[in-house]
Amino acid sequence: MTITTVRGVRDILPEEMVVWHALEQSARQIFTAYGYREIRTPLFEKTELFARAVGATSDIVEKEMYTFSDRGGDSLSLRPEGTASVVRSFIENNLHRSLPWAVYYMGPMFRYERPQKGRYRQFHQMGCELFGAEGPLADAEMMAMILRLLRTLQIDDSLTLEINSLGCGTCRAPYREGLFAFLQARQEQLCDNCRQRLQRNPLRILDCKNEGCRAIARQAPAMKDALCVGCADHFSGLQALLDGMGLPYTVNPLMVRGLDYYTRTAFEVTTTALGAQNAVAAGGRYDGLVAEMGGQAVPAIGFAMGMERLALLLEGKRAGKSGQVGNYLVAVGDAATRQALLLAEEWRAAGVPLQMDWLGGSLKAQLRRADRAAASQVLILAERELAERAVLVKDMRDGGQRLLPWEEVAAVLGALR
RNA sequence: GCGAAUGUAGCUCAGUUGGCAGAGCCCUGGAUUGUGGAUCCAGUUGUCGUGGGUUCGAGUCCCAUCGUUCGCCCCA
Repeated sequence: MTITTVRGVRDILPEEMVVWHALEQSARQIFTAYGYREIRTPLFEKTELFARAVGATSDIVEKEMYTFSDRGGDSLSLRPEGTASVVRSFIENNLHRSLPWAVYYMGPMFRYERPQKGRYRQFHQMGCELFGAEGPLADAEMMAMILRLLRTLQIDDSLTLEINSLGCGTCRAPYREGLFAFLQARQEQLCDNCRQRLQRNPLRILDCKNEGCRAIARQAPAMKDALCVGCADHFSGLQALLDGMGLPYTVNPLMVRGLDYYTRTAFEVTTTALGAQNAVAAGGRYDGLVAEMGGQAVPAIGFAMGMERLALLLEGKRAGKSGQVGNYLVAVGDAATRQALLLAEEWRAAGVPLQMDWLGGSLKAQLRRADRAAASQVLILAERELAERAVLVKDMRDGGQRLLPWEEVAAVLGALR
């Protein structure tokens, strides 16, 4: 029996990396341009970190984490998301003394979920976290940055930006109680799922997809009417800034995020092109989390994007040429092959990018491989060229060729670099 | 965790009421003994996902199991 991958994980083969590189390069460039610097945190942490940051009763922590004991007996977990680790790092390194602090990350995350298109057990996210900025300026600019990235990648059609305010510690608790009372009175009309949610997290009933629940949700008291003055100002301030920038968005009063730590602004970029896995980017403000985790009270905001989903959107757009080599060296015969290895090293040292044909064989076979590797020029070294201390340079586009003495190769082809 | 579809060559797929396992693409060689792509010719492609069962006989029918996909749930 051959060994295969674990369920829900997969290889990203070289052909697909073209898309991933485009994704990563655009993101790095744009995040950097906005003032974010990269951070890399460990792929696993103490389980308690995620339990406290993400929320012990959240689905992620309750049933989706890869948790194990190490040999010392500590309970560790593979990271299911990126924010918890960044917050831990912020506190651990006393970075409240260097505010504002803005970082981006990209890398694998792990959740034990039923795999589907655009949803894997090891998946990749990239995201940003900004610490120290309290006003709606940070929120608006972050959304603009996300939309700029999506526009740069040319996948901004079929996407919508939705925003909502979830309130803060002072106004959410009373709202939650009022909502609970309202929903409890209509328990009979809720779906099975929502009846269970009622006790654990009544807010989540607001974005249930069931028609009956949606009807009730529309009549339920709205968070926006329950916001305290500070939260209401923040939310209207954000909308004014978005309007001012001309960014298209819709307010979705029923949007609730799955993670417990969000306060005030929550936002989501969704697509209609990926079926059930419609969230492409999502984030929000988490003004209380740093203090909750034992740090100074520092406001913060962040988001994450699902890279597999972005890659799926990109694949549909691009032809996807796999990497191309510039120069391809072909040698025929033992003596020529030995000489070719020496010359190739010499020319590379002089700055000529050069791939050798690794398999050898007939000139015909090697040229065929050069063509498949998308080489633009082939350097041919066989008996005749060996005798003349030259290579035959063949242009693979127009088929033209010329003889080039060895000592001129670096000067002529190195100029490309 | 629940519901449904699906699994045949490296890839995309066909395979009739149960009767010799197929096509296209790809790959290799030749037509062209030092020249890729286009064309033509020839050739290699297989534990039919896996394990049981029914049958003279199973890719086809039945059961189980694993993977994938779609929906629910959840989320990026």
